[in-house]
Amino acid sequence: MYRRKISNITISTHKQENLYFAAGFSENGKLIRISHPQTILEDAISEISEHHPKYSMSNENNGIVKEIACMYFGENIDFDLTLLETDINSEYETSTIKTSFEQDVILEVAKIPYGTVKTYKDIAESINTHGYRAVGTAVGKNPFPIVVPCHRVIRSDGGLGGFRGGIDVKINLLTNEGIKIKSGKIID
DNA sequence: GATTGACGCCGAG
DNA sequence: CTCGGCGTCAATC
Repeated sequence: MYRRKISNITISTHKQENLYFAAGFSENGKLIRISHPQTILEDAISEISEHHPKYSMSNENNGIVKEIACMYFGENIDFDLTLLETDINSEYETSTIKTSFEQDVILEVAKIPYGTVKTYKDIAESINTHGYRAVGTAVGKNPFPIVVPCHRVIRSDGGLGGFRGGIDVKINLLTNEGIKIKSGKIID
């Protein structure tokens, strides 16, 4: 059904406070994937190269990666979302946004404001489905962690839910935004 | 088909 | 409080 498009990408990195961040950019300059913060540079790069084996390193987009790092540390940056490749019909591979359902979920999560949270159920209702679990699965495929704030999506019972980069990263992100957590639950 | 998810809800202990 | 069972739906085998 789908072919793996082998297009050249570039990877840019940034180090901040002993954490490495990496991001992949397609030939048209759009972001196609962001790594989670890693303590080892190679791990950050691998998160991108696993999905896009044909890559070369470049520093032309280091500034954008730096912005992402700042967002991780709690800065409320008005990131330019048009930089994200979210078009499922693009000639450039996005690798984990392949269906319109996944696209709907990612675009809905992208709207969650800084310092607030929504539940998987909220997201499901916004896109008119009862497939709560399917929403969770799609959120888990978010290729743009931090920028598309999947860390702001929690369970209806106040539980944190999961996070691909490790639950500790989700906790850090939320607390940096001023959200209070006590024994694994969000406090209203 | 059957299974598996970063889920949600309700009811029984 | 925890657990199990069922609802629900997209992706994957």
